[in-house]
Amino acid sequence: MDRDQGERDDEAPGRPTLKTLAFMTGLGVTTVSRALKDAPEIGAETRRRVQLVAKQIGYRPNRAGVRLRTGKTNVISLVLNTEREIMSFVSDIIYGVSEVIADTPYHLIVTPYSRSQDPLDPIRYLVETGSADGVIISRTQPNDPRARYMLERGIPFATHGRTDMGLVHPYHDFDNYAFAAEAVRHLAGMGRRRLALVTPPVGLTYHGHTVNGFTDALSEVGASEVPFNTVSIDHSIEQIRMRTAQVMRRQDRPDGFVSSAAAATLAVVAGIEDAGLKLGRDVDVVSKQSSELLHLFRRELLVVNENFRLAGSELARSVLGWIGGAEPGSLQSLSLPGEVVAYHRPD
Amino acid sequence: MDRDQGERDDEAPGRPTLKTLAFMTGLGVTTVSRALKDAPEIGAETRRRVQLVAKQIGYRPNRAGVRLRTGKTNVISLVLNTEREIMSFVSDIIYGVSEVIADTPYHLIVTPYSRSQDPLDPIRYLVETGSADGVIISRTQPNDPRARYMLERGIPFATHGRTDMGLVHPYHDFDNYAFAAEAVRHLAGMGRRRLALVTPPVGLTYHGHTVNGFTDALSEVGASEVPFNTVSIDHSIEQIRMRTAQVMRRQDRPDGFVSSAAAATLAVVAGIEDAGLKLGRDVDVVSKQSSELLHLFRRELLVVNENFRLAGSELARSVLGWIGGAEPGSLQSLSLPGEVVAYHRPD
DNA sequence: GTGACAAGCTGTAACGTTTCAGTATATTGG
DNA sequence: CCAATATACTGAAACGTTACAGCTTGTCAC
Repeated sequence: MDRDQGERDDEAPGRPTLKTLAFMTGLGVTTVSRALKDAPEIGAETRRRVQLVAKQIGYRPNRAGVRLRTGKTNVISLVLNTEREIMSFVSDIIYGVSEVIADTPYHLIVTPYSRSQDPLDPIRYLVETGSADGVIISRTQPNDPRARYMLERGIPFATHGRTDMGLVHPYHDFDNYAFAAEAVRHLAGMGRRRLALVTPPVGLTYHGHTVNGFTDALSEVGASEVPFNTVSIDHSIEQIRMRTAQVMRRQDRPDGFVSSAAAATLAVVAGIEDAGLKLGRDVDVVSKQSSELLHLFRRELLVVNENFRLAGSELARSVLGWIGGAEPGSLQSLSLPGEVVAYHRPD
Repeated sequence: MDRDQGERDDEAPGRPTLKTLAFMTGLGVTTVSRALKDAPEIGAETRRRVQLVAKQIGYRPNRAGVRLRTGKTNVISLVLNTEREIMSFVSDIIYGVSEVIADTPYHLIVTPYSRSQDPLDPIRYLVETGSADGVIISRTQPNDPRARYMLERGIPFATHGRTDMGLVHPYHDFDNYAFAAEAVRHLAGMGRRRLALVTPPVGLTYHGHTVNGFTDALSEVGASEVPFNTVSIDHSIEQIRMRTAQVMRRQDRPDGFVSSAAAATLAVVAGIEDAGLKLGRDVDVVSKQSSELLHLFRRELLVVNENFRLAGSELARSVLGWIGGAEPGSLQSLSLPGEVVAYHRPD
């Protein structure tokens, strides 16, 4: 009827809003809002018209407006430990997540926490302030307080690594049991019989998986374990190196290593060489890596690749799926390790 | 959505708002709002009282409310190339930024763009949608359209690396001229006289700096350059490796390399060894690195450290400073390279 | 006693969005 | 012709915050 609000409408040079669209189309803001989301009670022609104009003038909904009204933030938070995260993990997982949310309205915020803090702190902050619609966490524990907390509050999340609490939630994990077992079998196949394991950080779920795969395969192939559990991949390069050198100077030294991370592997190799031994002759090492660098380091190294970018994508897909109403139980994935790969000289 | 409980006037079990505080203190929301920001027209006692209650019940301003009303997002965006960024750069710079914004209301969002896109795209998006109060960009060019664009729109930003457009803006940079020059001097001091440079990506500002430092020092010490400009650190490991092997098989091969990135250095060393030559005997390599790994790789490597975490902190400080009203010209910093460091065996 | 003024507080409006509760018109059935 | 119903649209209110323009008091000069 009286759409003639008249000339008093601001010739806003700023960003177009629903009001702008309403003015341009001669409709009410409500109609415009509904037309843009394909509501059925808007006429087909009107709908097309509004959407056309919106596209033409490059309308983008104001995030603050939506967020204030609906509580939806359109934000996914990636929670990271500032000291202990594997370097390539950070980079790759961010890109993996980015890939997936690229054509969605979602933004990715990085929420860091430091060694000194309770890992629950950043989660509490996110939940209490309602800063994200979904959360991705790493360094998952069998009984993870963060997962429990978010499950209680009903906030969608996905974990990198599994929990073991009898609770169901989305996750993505690399099959570290299979990795460790395969590594042992490979070493055994090369005649190695006394194996040491450079474990993941104690307390994380995949520590257990890795250890189990390792020991199960050991007994399967009839090899034995050389205890090496005073360090993990969380320890410093220097600590791992020293400990390796130490164990390699004993006469009951290992003739094979399985290492859960590339950086630790560098330290192990350095330690081996500190003890005057030679990789490939006195000892073999199978290592996980997330970028193709270990073969450049020492061509004798045996590697298994873990794709963190894929992990990021899967985790993002899971969280978005949960936000979108899918069953958490259907948003779990496990990535199987490839073969142990040895170096082939390009020629 | 479902309506919550009917009796929701001020007994709201949800997050406290200004209204909650107003009710609890018996004041108006305006007064509460002003009291929380230490406005002078609020009585000292009232101010203290309000702040006490706010702290007690854990009041946190609603970001969407603030953002809608004021346009302030309290967001810093870090814009990254998903394909070409150095891996440790991503991880370290994020942590550096995080450190600085940890006790501010700011959140960090990561805005990625891919190879195929115009680098200006993500910037345009951020500016047009008003998604951030400040932006950090890397891979800076002498004449950088992104910096120009943001300068025109008056949006605070900082660049990792300098521009050369006669325009003033905050930046943080590593002195790559000094690095390259020092590397050349060091190699010359070891008797190396035919040097090759593994350059930064052509087109980026620090490519020029590095090349200049390299050539200036060459003539200073009277050494000569072996052209190696068909690859840069942006090229794949395989490409750099092949090209290195190629050049090392010629009889006028270099006896020294200066490398601008650790990953490229791995490739160079592999190429050297492909050609049947030995690092430290036939050729020496000085490389930049951002994490302490190269010495583990080959102890003969000579390294100069670049601290990306520091860069992240500086960049964050700069952007926040500009947002806070400081002079852009006062927010520039240059990080000087340390000495070239050779490996010392721990014993 | 009056007017001026400051101190301290308050209500209203607005930011852009979605939801609720309509309204106006056309269509149908009887 | 009337009522019932469906279709297509609309204004007002609300989310939480801040800015603006007020409103009370009390004090002080004269």
